[in-house]
Amino acid sequence: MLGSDVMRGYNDMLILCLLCEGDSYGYAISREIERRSGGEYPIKETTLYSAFGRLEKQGYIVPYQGSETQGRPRTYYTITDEGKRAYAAKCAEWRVLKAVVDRFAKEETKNGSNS
Amino acid sequence: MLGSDVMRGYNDMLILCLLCEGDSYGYAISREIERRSGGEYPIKETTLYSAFGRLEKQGYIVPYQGSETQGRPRTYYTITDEGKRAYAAKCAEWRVLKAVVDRFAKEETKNGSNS
DNA sequence: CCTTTTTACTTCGACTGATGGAGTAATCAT
DNA sequence: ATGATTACTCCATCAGTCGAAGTAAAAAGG
Repeated sequence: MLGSDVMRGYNDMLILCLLCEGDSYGYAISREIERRSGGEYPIKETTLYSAFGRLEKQGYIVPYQGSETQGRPRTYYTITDEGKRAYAAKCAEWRVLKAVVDRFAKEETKNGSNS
Repeated sequence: MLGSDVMRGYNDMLILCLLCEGDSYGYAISREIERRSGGEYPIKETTLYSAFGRLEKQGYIVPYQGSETQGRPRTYYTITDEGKRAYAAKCAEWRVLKAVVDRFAKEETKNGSNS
């Protein structure tokens, strides 16, 4: 299970990623993040909705009211071109981060190698 | 250049990693992190020293006064067994994080593929 | 029809860790 | 003696996450 400190800085990327695949709304995104992370990262609702506010303020996503529903009306979000660029930048930064942190991570201990 | 949000949660791991390789002190660790990250992550002094306080409080490292110096006396740190375990746990978490975030990251755009 | 469940989102106050800025302290080079 | 470099400390602030609680609308069930 992933702690929030390590995911911090990537919540925005996860959301933008899913919105690149099509418009969606909070509850569905929350479920999809949990599903796609294999249950390793059940994003908190407050984290998610505060991220929406941030992304909207930055012009990365735009909200609209959905009509169909199975409960309270949904607020859907569309990713903007600027949002797509921000997503690509985040992905590039992620590649750099992986390379850097890997230099400080030891290899996984393998069973059967010795001892 | 890596932002602090993405490194947050890994500062402790970087420090523990370097201390696994031998005792060291703030200034040297700071330089080594910058060097080993290829300049991508120049850790801030305040970030570093506040991390030392955290790690010490958690029993992961213990300080002692060094004798040799080329300036103000150094505070060296030794990693404890508990610190080594914490480092191993952090590395394991890092592997999980990589797998999870990769599921939300698009591939690097390759030149020459088409258009 | 009234209650409960599920869907869906909001608000609030607290906490952690990173930050900029300033300051302190000791040694070394000039 | 003066300044540069090494080495660390303190403080106030900020962003992002979190727990807890609450609101709102539609569906499900008796």
